[in-house]
Amino acid sequence: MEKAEAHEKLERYLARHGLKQTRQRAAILDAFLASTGHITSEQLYEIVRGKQPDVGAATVYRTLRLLCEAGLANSHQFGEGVTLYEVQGRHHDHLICNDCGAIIEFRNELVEAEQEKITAQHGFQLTNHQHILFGTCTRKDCERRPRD
Amino acid sequence: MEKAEAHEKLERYLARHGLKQTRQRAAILDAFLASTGHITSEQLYEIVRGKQPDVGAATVYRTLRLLCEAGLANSHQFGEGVTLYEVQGRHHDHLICNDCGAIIEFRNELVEAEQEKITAQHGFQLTNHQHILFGTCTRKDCERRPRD
DNA sequence: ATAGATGCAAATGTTTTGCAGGAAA
DNA sequence: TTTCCTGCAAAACATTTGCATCTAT
Repeated sequence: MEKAEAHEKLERYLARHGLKQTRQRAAILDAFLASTGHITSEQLYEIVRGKQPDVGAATVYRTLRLLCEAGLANSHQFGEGVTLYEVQGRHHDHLICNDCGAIIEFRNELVEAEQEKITAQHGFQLTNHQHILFGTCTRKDCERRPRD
Repeated sequence: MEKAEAHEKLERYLARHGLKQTRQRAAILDAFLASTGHITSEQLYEIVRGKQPDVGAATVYRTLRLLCEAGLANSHQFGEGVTLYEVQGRHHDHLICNDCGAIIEFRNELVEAEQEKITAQHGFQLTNHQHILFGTCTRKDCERRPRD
């Protein structure tokens, strides 16, 4: 997603919902778009803070949720008690190593298509999904925990 | 998974790791096996407490993590800040309604097979996965939030 | 002028941990 | 009799919320 395009999309969402454009929201969106892969609220807060020291952590949390509602971000819970966000439109699924924690991204059209069928069968309309495969990787330098 | 089989499996795991069998672990496993669908630590704690009022919440948290490591349980984070557990071997994936929160279970062999291929392609050995489809259901009584 | 947004600090909710006493090996 | 477990309370942690103040509209 283009930077300008994203800002326009947010603008439209704000207008449609009677919300306001603010310096903070623009700055947070900018920093978010500049991120690659996954980012937490905390991490994004640190980055934004570098440019605008007066921004509060709560605003970053609030804005990231707003971005999800506006369709600009997606959130994931990989099971460590933290919420990870990624830019919408850079869709892919995840393959995670149980031992070293490496996260590999993949995209499989066959599965994507099947998901549509499954949801339709249950009378649902698919909006988004989360598909995570956990396994053990075979990299030599994998920081593996002793296996059982 | 049979009750006896599960207890044996736990026993083996404990022995192999130099851990001990305790009254609490047995009681928690029993209560867990008797559950259907998904359960939180908190909920399981309430149940166990009914039979053994002296069991602490921390022990339930600790034991549930142990059961996951022993391959008797699986954990999920559906995004509400709580960890849900389910009995391993009753495997299925999930379809969740964004509006009413309904959780529907499904199982699709085509997807299951494809997962093996994907992991193999990346030099991984698949151990488990999490596959959640989010959408809007069409039940008339769906407690829907006002749609945009 | 008014509805919303912000920053701060306090509150929340779940899960983890330190520790002293208790139980299994 | 040593090692591991337990319950309790306190701590940790990410996230949310109340509120007085500011800002976009």
